[in-house]
Amino acid sequence: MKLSKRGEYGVRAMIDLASWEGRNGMVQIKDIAEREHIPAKFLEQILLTLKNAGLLQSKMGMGGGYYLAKPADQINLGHIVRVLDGPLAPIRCVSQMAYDSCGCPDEHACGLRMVMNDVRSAIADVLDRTTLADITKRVEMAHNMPGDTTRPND
Amino acid sequence: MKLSKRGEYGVRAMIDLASWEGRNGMVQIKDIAEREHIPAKFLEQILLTLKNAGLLQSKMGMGGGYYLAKPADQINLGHIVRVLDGPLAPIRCVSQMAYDSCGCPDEHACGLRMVMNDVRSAIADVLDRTTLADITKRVEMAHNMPGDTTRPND
DNA sequence: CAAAAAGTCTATTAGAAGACTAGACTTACT
DNA sequence: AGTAAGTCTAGTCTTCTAATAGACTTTTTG
Repeated sequence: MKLSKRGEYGVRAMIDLASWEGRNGMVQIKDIAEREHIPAKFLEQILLTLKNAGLLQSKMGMGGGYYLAKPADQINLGHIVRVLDGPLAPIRCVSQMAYDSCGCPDEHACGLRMVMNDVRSAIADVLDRTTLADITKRVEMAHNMPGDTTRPND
Repeated sequence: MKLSKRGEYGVRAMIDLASWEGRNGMVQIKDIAEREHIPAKFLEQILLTLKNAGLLQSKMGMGGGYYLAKPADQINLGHIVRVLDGPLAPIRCVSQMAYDSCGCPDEHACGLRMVMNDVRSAIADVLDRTTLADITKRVEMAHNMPGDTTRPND
């Protein structure tokens, strides 16, 4: 149930990009890499993937850089994570993106599949409902008022 | 966001074991392996791990086998998955089992962490609430009444 | 037009993790 | 004793991850 470094870096970078929305919005790879502590060459690949998926746009040459392809409130985390880490489903037989039979005799009566379908829905619910705009808003709120909004659970 | 084969096989095996609760309850590795299409030697390791975690008990020698250490309604999937696949948290900085700083300057105001904490809760909610007894019940119901209770989503 | 500053693209790699496989050993029943 | 179970340790093969390297293209600007 893990997010890869690719996924982690990608989301961090997108959040970073979103925080520059409005005031110019054009940001260079190496600046993101520095701020977010991400290896620049690795980030380069990630942003390119995100661009090819239609989530980012870019401009070459001096004064160029990356920027969000759509307003931050129209980009959700589910999309980003799927592009970088593949399907959200914990098991292929409950994935639409990449369905594959798990080989059990009767999928319709497979207990594992029922639960994993619930898990998939739970994950997608959170990730597909959360936009980059939601996140920047929450981060701002956390800066203004201390008091922990998140705590480790598992 | 994927369940490993270890995790998958382990949960399948536990559901299989749970379905024999009551009527004797003692089941051999090779029988589970056959029914669930799991490589027997691999399953052997998995069941041993589950035993050492206190979820299974076993008896050696003729007529021996494995059986649930507790009633099926007192074993939840979260426990099984954590034993076999580690923490449910998508990222270590929201895990209690295996917390580790992600190195961001201010965890309290980290956007990624906020969302991943929500995801962790969502997953744990499903998995910790679902017991083996719930699953065998659902499987029985699916056998009695056709009509798909699960469908691929992602 | 040349130089510099950006992104683009392809390939390679070291190491870790995942998914088994092998085989010797222990315990318990008949 | 013999056989049918589980126990334990180690090894292997493959795939994936997380990076790194380097050549190439586009755009701006002096």
